[in-house]
Amino acid sequence: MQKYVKELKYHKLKITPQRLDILKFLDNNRVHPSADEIYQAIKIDSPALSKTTVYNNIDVMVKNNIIKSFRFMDSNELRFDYKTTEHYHFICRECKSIYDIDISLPYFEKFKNYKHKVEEFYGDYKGVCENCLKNNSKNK
Amino acid sequence: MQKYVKELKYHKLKITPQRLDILKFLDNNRVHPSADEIYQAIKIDSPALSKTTVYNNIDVMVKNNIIKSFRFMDSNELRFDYKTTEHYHFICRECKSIYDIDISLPYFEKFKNYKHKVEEFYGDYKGVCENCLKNNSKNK
DNA sequence: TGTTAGATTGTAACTATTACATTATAGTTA
DNA sequence: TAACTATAATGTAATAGTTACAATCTAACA
Ligand SMILES: [Mn+2]
Ligand SMILES: [Mn+2]
Ligand SMILES: [Zn+2]
Ligand SMILES: [Zn+2]
Repeated sequence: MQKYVKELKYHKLKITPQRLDILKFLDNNRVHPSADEIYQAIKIDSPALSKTTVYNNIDVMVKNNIIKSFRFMDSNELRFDYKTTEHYHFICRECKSIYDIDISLPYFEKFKNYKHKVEEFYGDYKGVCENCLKNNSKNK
Repeated sequence: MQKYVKELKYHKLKITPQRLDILKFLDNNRVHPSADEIYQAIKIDSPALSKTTVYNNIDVMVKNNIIKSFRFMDSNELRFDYKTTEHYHFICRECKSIYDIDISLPYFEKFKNYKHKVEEFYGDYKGVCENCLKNNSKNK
């Protein structure tokens, strides 16, 4: 818990139980949950929690680079990640699980002398995950 | 116009004025418009158009691979593209223009023997476009 | 030309998110 | 420790984009 307090203090953000709950939940549940999933999970032990608080804190933490937000190509809801270092995502079209892809790709090298100045890259992959491949022969 | 009729016929879709309008608009305006932008533009000459029709037809055309849909990481609205061949997008953080990036990248080769079966890739780039670089020295 | 499956329309509902006003509290100060 | 104040939490209402639905219409075909 001290880890989260330290992180918030570093960014000059007030330490509130709600913020600690959100950080703890994201850290312990690396499934890239949506705002509502975070809200529903925390509400079990802290029924007074407001969804607005979840949104507010998610915003401020994303702005401070404590957590990361992203969105899948075919989904309309934002998802959140405790991990802020460069990585990509793989979503399984069968079970909808989201996996981290830590392979680094040479995205920017290609654009050294490109007409536009490329600063950021966002990418994600889709397919069938190893579990679904194992359980369902039709995906082979 | 015959081009669009042919395309719709090939997919066994009825030829309606609304469908032809949407296809023609997307073909002649390669700016990756949103559903509402398509609607607003066509409504000028065809005021009876319903937004539901735009959504319905966009859906059916995406499903038939006549047009492509995508979404930018920080936007909540879908955008549409007449071009369905593999390509990526670059969005300018200054003027918000969206450019096609036709450079092919070796995304899938990396995953030949990967634990998950990778089938699709989606990616987009962000930065400052050549026009904004020219017009604004602070971006250099 | 009549028939009908599928398309169009307008309205209402829905989902994710944001705005806003009120109340509460974390962190600071006396 | 008590008081103060800037910031945070809460609940409600508003918004944006999209989808559901029922009534009406029309493209395609016999
Ligand atoms: Mn991740
Ligand atoms: Mn494009
Ligand atoms: Zn799976
Ligand atoms: Zn620009």
